[in-house]
Amino acid sequence: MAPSPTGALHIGNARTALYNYLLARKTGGTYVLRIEDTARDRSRPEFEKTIFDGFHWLGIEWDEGPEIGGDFGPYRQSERLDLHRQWLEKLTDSGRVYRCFCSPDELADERKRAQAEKRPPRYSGKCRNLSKVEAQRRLDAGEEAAHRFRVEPRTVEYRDLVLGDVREDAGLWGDFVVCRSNGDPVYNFAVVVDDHTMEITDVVRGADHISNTFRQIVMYEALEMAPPRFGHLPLILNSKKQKLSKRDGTVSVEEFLAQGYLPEAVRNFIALLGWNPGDEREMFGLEDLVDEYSLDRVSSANPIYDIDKLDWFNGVYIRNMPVAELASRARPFVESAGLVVTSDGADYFEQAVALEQERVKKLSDFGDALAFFFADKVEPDMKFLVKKNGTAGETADALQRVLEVLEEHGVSDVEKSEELLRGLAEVLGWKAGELFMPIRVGITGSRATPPLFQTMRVLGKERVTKRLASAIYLLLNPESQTP
RNA sequence: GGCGCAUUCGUCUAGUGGCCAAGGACAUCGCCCUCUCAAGGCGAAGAUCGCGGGUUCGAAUCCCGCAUGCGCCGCCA
Repeated sequence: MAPSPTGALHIGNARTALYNYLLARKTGGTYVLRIEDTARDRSRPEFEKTIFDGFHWLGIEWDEGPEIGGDFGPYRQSERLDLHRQWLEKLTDSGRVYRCFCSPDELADERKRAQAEKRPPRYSGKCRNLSKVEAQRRLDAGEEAAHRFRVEPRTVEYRDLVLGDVREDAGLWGDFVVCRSNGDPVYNFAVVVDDHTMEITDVVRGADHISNTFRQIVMYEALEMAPPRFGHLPLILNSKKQKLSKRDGTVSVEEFLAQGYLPEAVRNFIALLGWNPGDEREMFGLEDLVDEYSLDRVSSANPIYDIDKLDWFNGVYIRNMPVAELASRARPFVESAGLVVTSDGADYFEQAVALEQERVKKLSDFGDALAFFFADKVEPDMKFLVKKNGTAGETADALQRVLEVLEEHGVSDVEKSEELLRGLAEVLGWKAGELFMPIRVGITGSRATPPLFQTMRVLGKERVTKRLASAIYLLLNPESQTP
């Protein structure tokens, strides 16, 4: 895997990394991470960290690479320049590479003109036939020159691990730059040298690299190297069928983490984006994926990224998680929502989490879901506090009787509470729900909550009775709420 | 403009010539359960398999053309 540290780790890179990882584990191979940082102007060390963190979060670990080393280092492309130059020399000696004195401006103009005239924008070959003597003379005169690879017309073909047999006509390319005039190798050339010298056997990357691959194959041959196997994964698209970008909502691993997605859910989701096991199973842990994964079951069409399915996966993983673990994972989200969880309130917190567990899709949902458990007081909406088709006065009377019952019997026995209050509803001649809703709204401020009596038990007698009392007061003095 | 790759329900997909008048999952809708919300159960709707030609007794599956989408065509990666 060879990411560029030029931005956040987005879902496409993550998927590529995961597929690489799975392939390596499945085949008993070595998973190598190399940082592709030859774009000096865009590469930033801080992005490296973001990317590493993202991989670690997803459980994607590498056998060789930055942070851990290995026998084929260094693992940053920018630290391998000597090697690149060494192999460049070989190309120069064999005449496959020549110096090109065309300035970037000149080339840009040429390209623009070609585009305008609807011609393929390719290098004219202006410097192609400059003699070595002439080239040296200009170099000595202080002119800058890039190295260009001399392309001979032919058909290049290879068997792609995902796409099958593919081919391209090299006669259409034009000579391409392998080394900038400042001496830095260009990515496409550096990759060839690095993959070879690092003994890479399998390269799996995004489909946007397909045309690079053809050029790389030609370079491998010119350098008398055996190319690795290549596989290209179709690009993930947004709902408008365009290449996914930052503006398409939650697309980076950082954001997934921040929004309360679980790494196991994200992993499961992206694993199934373009791959399937051949049967109808959908839930896959990392180990299962390693067992089942194969590149030839990767689809060759572009998948569209749809977050609904990820939400569903996330909910499933949340529901299946032991409460204690869920509570500790949810905690940072609850705290950042401004709720204070004291250490002696850990048990209370866990019980509250347990009640919301099957109602929550993301860890960040706990902020809202748990708010009423931690609020000093709740602010019921009069509209829902009053009994349906009833009056504030009669609701207040009813809640007063509820309060008396609970004062006497407490709230710790869920079944007992239910039995008593159902009895009360009957005495009042109300349907159970007609009584329960005002209670619910009164003690939680919400119409959607976990089952009422379990909620009361967790809240405890003190909170419940206090909130009921204020609800009654509110019913009798509706003007008191008007802010 | 050239070249490459792709095209099955809204989305992810199963499907490799007869088992497909196309199966599963998410989303949607309905019913059940039920003190609300979820979860769960059951069910519905949803794809003339991009279009047009061929090959074949038979095609979503093979071939050709077209259309559309995506990618690449940088001294970016």
